[in-house]
This record gives sequence, structure tokens and C-alpha cells, in this order.
Amino acid sequence: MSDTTDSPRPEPAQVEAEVFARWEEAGVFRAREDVEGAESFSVAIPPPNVTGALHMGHALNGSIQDALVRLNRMRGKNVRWTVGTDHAGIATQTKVEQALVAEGTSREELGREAFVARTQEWRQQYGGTIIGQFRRLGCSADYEHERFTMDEGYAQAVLKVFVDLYEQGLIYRDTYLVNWDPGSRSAISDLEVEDREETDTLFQIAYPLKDADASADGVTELVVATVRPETMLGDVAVAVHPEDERFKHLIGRTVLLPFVGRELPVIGDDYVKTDFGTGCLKITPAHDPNDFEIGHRHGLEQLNVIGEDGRITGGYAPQFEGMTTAEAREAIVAALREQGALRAEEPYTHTVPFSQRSGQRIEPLISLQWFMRMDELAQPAIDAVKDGRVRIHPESQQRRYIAWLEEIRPWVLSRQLWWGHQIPVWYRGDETYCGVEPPEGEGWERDPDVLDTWFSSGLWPFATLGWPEGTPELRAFYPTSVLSTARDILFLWVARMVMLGLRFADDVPFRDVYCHSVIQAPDGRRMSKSLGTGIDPLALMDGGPRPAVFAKKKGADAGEFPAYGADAVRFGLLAMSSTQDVRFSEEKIAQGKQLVTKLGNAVRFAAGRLGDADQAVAAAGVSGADLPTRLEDRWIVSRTERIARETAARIDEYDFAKAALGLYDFVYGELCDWYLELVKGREAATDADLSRTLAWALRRTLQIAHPVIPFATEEAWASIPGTSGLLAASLLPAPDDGLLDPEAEERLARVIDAITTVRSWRNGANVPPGPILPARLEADGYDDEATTLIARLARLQPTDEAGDAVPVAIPGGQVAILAGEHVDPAAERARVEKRRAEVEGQIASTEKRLGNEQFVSRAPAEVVAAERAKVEALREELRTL
RNA sequence: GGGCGUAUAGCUCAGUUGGUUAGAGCGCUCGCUUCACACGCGAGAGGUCACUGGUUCGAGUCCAGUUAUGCCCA
Repeated sequence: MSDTTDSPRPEPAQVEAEVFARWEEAGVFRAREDVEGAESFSVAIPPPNVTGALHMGHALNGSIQDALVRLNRMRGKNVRWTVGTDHAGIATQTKVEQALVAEGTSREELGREAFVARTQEWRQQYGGTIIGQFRRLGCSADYEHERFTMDEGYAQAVLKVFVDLYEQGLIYRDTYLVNWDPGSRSAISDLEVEDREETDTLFQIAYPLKDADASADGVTELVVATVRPETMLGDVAVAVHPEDERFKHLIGRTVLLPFVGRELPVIGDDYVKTDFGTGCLKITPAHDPNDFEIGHRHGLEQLNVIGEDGRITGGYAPQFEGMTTAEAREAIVAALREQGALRAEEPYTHTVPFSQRSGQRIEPLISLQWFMRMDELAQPAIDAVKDGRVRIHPESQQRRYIAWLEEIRPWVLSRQLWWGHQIPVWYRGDETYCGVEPPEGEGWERDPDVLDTWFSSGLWPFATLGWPEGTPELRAFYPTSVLSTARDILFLWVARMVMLGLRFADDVPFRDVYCHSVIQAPDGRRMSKSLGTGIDPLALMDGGPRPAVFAKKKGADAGEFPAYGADAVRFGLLAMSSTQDVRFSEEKIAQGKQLVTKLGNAVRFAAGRLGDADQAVAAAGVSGADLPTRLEDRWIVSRTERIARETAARIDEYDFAKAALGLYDFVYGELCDWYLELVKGREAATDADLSRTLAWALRRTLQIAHPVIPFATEEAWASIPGTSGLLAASLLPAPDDGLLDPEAEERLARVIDAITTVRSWRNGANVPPGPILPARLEADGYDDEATTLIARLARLQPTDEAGDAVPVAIPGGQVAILAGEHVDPAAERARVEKRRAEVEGQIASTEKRLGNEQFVSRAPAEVVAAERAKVEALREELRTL
């Protein structure tokens, strides 16, 4: 593609901002207040992280939701698209803490109250970024109802849900081995953990056997294998496989823990793999999930030796106390080496859990946390999907949803943060109080923890509509119509919303769930900021750096994206999203830009023509009861009606790629390449059918393209006769079967075929495209109207003149192009011979198929008939050659 | 280790319930200053449908297996 930056065209950023302002001034995006009666269509955006900036997934999801929302608004539905952000506990707190450190202070120094105030301030200042970016994309959300998961009313809803679930016994406090994230100094949920391959060292450590002399077998020690020697201070046993011939006789004996001298029983457990390491496993229930399980089975104690600060604690070995885990590992290994207890060190590659929040390695810790029991909530959420009250698209994602819910585990709700919904529980001595309002009396201390951000996000579809108040909004817009989301939050969010919606709002939170594509980088993996494979959608819309991996030629300087504009980005993203995993394709974005330009030019052409026409006539339009008479008019009317229906149906079916690409094909391949060319011989000033058909076709095209490319279509709208007000607020006409005209479609298809064939012949025969050639049309099925169209676009002069001519086969016969300056029948002979050989070959192969007894008797009659017809047509062509 | 997906033109993707000669956009080639548009118009070249076997008159499409690759869960 050539560079666009030096073109005189206005920047999309400016044009699109003006159009957006018109929509907002007119209040097009506002849900109507007179909610009674009107069918509603409501969407709750998956709330993005308040600290975030728009990434490709957001941009795709925004394009999808807006296409759905705009289509349904044009259907006359009362549309409510709720946007907003979640408070992103860890992410936001981290941001603000970083700022504090830069200022030479800390949250501890500030104190909780001041810190929360400071964070609120931060959010006021920077939290609007991503919503502004959705506006830039053209998203027609109801911004006046923007919500935040820590709004006052929302916070009340969160507390009420917590208190209710607590009173119902679903929320409880317990000790558990949690995923401790030393980076954010908080427990995080299983879903926030990601496993990565790491190469560590596997150490072998000798634990001396107690009473070694007492046994006759000569065994004096057991050697355990571990990658985390620093946890050994918390060891409570050594396990071997109960069938292991080497060790099974030692079960029941005791070994002594180095440094500490603790007596550890040797136990048998078939979790131990005999072929891994030494076959002896040290058991540290407080710091390893598997050991935790084994410890449970054998009734072992849990000894905490790593504190929440990631330092050695517990006082079992004073020389290591207070060291970080890394320091302790080094010191312990050194000490063991000195004692001669270190028997081997070898590199070992394994998967290690990391925090998605802070990027730090997870430290499994025993701690007291708030939990939510999920089993009781899961079943109704499974049923809702199984019986179709919630439909998940594509269907494959439904199985993932059900599978996850069937194996659901308790949810760790508490986070050791200050930014978030503080748990509404107070303690006084042995007393515990849980309530939306603080307890009466003196001496109560509130639980310092806050709730997992997803707990509050789970209430989003109804809490944004004013729940627990029975507001008119809630009645009008709950359940929401559809949730469009990235599939990686199917569990984090979707499943939890279904559970909480059913429990608290008496119905499913949405009727449909659409899991959109993941747009991948050229390496076939999801775009990643840290790998430099992410694209900023703003850079695509308004110009900006193109990441190196997206260089158009490998190794070349990647340069900058041209300013494609929001329409092009929307089109491109939708056109890309055909399957669940797709590669990013800048060509699709460019295609969107081309469509926008092409449509703009078509409108310019049409508006110019229609300027001469009687405006009332042009505005009148067409209907099934009042069709134009000419072939090309009836054809475009029929084709436009079809594409309008198809596009809407494809959006309804969440087939956005086909909707977008189908629009492109229609605008290029039918409207512009054919209809506008076919009518160039006519005058709108004197041709009422032309002016009303042309204006109608353009109006309908702008309407059906609007959900995909809203800005360009809105800009063009006013220049077509018969429009009033804003396109975004216009209503789609009801489907009209009378507009469909299969006969006109078929007749014009033959005209197109004939024109293309003649053009192709010219090209192959080295006949220049310009000159008008005299020709005899010797074919059935072309009336005067069709003949005129063919003659004009194929640049032929129909004649009855006899004489030497070159035959060009078209459906139903041939065009005989008379010999002349550009046409030499003699030179054409070779070409005709080549074609004759081709046709003969095809006849032979088709006849062979028809000669096959099995084919004729077993294939369906219509297939056989089609083959026979094909032979006939080929024989016909052969005769003309 | 288990589950799910993907593999079709140089690139990104279509390809209905199996049925003519497997399509599109971009890129490439050739031609065109055709009065809306060179971000254009017209015409082309380009494919062992990952591999192996099977079912069938007929397989890109259905079945089994293999390979590559991605995602999710453990």
C-alpha cells in the first residue's frame, strides 16, 4: 500500500471526533426513559481494569459489542450499553505505591485512610483513559451511566452480597495453603497463577537415621531430593513409596532434621515416585500443595517457616531466621555442604507457579483467609447453561464452562490489600460480627483484608443497574442480552456472574455469551506487551509505531502505521475474527480503510448525480409494491435487500468476519463495479427510476454498513436524498420480500458473465480496452435492455453486418466480433484451437463420469442431470468454435 | 499427563448436509491518465487442500492414525 500521510485527506482522528460529538449531542447513545413497552437490548461491558489502556482484545470486543448494539438500536430497540471499569485491587494499589516510593514515602507511612484517598484521587485523574479509548473507537455506549466497582451504590451491593452469603454459611474463614504472592503481599486465587518452566537445582540432602546402630541393615541415613532446601526447616516427615524395596522396611523409623534436630517419622505414601530423585521425599505441609495433601492423609503438623514477608520465620533455626528465601537457600546449602550432608546437585527443569499480578514466584503459605464455598452455587449455573437459559458461543466453550464448574473448588476471597471493598467483618475478643453497617459498641476491630476484585465484578450485570433496589432500569435491562468477552475470563468472570446473578437477581445475568477470538502475533501466540508483540489500537487508528515483529518484510525497519481510522480498525478486527485463534492481519485493517474510501467515493458519485434529480422523487425510494422497471435497478434492489438481511443475520449469529467481508464484497463487487457502472449512461434528472433506486440503494447500504463502520457511514448519510437526522438513530425498514427478484438477479448475472468474457478475450487477444468494436450478438436470452448494457460495458457496437468474425463464447451462444483494425481472425485461430482442445477434454471427462454405471445409478438425480446439462453446454460451445 | 482448537495460494482467511475446473482480500504480473475513486479500473499467474490409511460412484469436506502448532486444565 502506498503511503497515505502525504495525501490531502483529513486525519480520521478529527473527522471521527466531529461525528462522535454529533451523536453525543443528539443523545443517540442514551437508553430511553420510557422503558415500558419497548423491547430492550442491553449489554454490560466486561469492565476493564481501571489502570489499563486499550489493547487489541478490548478493541475487538468494543467493535463486536458496538456492532451488536448499533444494529439493535436501528431495529428500534431500547438499547442500554453499560460501560465502566473495575477497581483492580492489586494493579491499582501497585501503581499508587510506586508513585509513593518515587515521592520518598510509602503506604505504611501514609496510613490506610490517606492511602485509599490518594488512590481515589489517582483514579479520578487517570482512571478514565480506557473509557476514552472506547469512545475513540466509536463505541455507542451509554456513557452517562458509566459505573465503577467502588461507586457508593455498587459498594453497598457488594457488602450486601457478602453479608448474605456469610449468613447463609457459604462464606467462611479458614486456614488453607494459599498461593501467596510476595510481590503484592497477598493471597491470590488459582486463576491468577500461571505456570512457567524454570530450571532450578535439585539438591540431595542426607537426613541421619535415628538409632542407626539399633538396626542390623547398616542404613544410617535417608537422602531426600528437593529444589527448595529452604523449606526443610518446616519438614515434618520423610515419605517413601510403600512398595519401594529399598526403603519400605524403614517406614516407621525416625530421621533427624539437620539444623533443627526435629524427629521426623518415615512414612509410606504412594504419591512418592520411586524413579524420581532419590525416592525419598521430604514433607513440608505448610509450604507445598502436594505435601499439604500428604500431611492431611497422615495427620501431620503444619509448621510455618516462611512468613508473609517472604522471610524465614518460626524460630526453628536462629542462624537462618529473617533471611529471604533466596538467602536462606544459599546459606542452608552452604551449611549442608560444610557438614557433608549435601550429596548431589543437578540442574532440574520443572514448572513453577508465578503470580500473574506481580510476576513473582508463588510462595505456598498456610494462612487464615476468607473463602467462599462454590459447590452449592455451581449446580444452578451448570443447569442454566445445560437447559439453554444461557447460550455460550461457540459451543466448544460451553464444555469448558461446564467442566470447570463441575470441578470447582472454594474461592479465596480475601486479599491483603488496602484498595478494594474491605471485608465487612469486625472482631472483639472471641466475638465476630458481620454486617453491612458497623457494629454497635466499643472495641470492635475491622478485618483489614479486602475482597478479590472479581467478587465485586461478579455483580456487574445487576449492580450496575441499581440492584439491590428494584429500579426501573433493573426491570427493563436485566437480564442483559449478551455478554461478549475474551474466553480466558470465562471462569474468572462469566461463571461467577451466572452463579451470583441466579442467587441474587433471580435470573441469569445474560441470555448469550459470546467468546471472541484471540488475536495473535506473527509468532502464533497471544500478543504480549513484554515480548514487544502487542499492537496499540490507538496507533492503528491515529498512526504510531509499528512493533518490529509486524515489519512488512522480515528484518526491515517496521516504520509506522498510517492513520487507518477507527472504522478501518473496527472493520479489520471484525474481519479477522473468524475463528477462536487468529493471526493479526494489517491487510484486513487496510481493507477496511479501502472500503471506507470506496464507499465515500460511491456516495460522492451518487450525490453528484442525484443533485440534478427531483429530490422528492429521489427520496421516495422503492418497495416491493412499487419496483423500478429496468433490469439493473431491479437487480441492485434485490441484491441490496439480500445483503441487508444477510449482514444482520451474520451479526446476530456472531459471525462478524462474514458480516464485514460480505459488506466489502457487496460494495466493491456489486454496487460499485456493476451497478454504478451500469447506470452511467443514464440521467437522474430525467430518470425517476434511477434517482429513487440509486438513493434507496445508497441509503440501505449505509444503514447495513453502519454497525461495522459507523463514522464513514454517518458522514455520508446526510448527502443522500431521503435522509433526515442521524444515521445512528435511523430505523431499519421491515424486510420486504417483494424486493427480492431472482429473475433479475439471474438475467443480470448473465450480462456480467458476457461482459467479463469479452473483456477477458480482449486482454488475451491483445486488443486494447478502449476501442468500440462492431459485433454480432448471436446468443439466446438477451433482450434489448441486456444487449445495450453488454455493448456499453464491453465496448461493442451491435451490428447485423455479416463478415469474417472472431467467436467469443458467452452463456447461451456467442459474440461474433467482426474483423477489423484490432481484430485479426487468422491470429485468433490458435487461441480458438486451444479453447477447443480444452472443451473437448472437459466433454470427455464428463462423459466418462456419465458412462460410469455406478455414478448414474447411485448419485442423486439432480447431480446426474447437472452433469448432462454441462455436457450439453460444452457441446454447444464446441459448435461455435 | 488430560482436554480443546488449528493445518487450504507468498501472507491472512472462506469453503454449507460429501457432488462440475477449490474461492476472496492483500501481495505479484500485464494493460488502462474510462468524466466517484490510482486507497482506482480491467485482465491474469499462483494450490500434491500437513501426512498415512479407510469409507464412498465421488473426499478439502466423513472415519482412524501420524506429524506440526497453539490454547486451557492438572
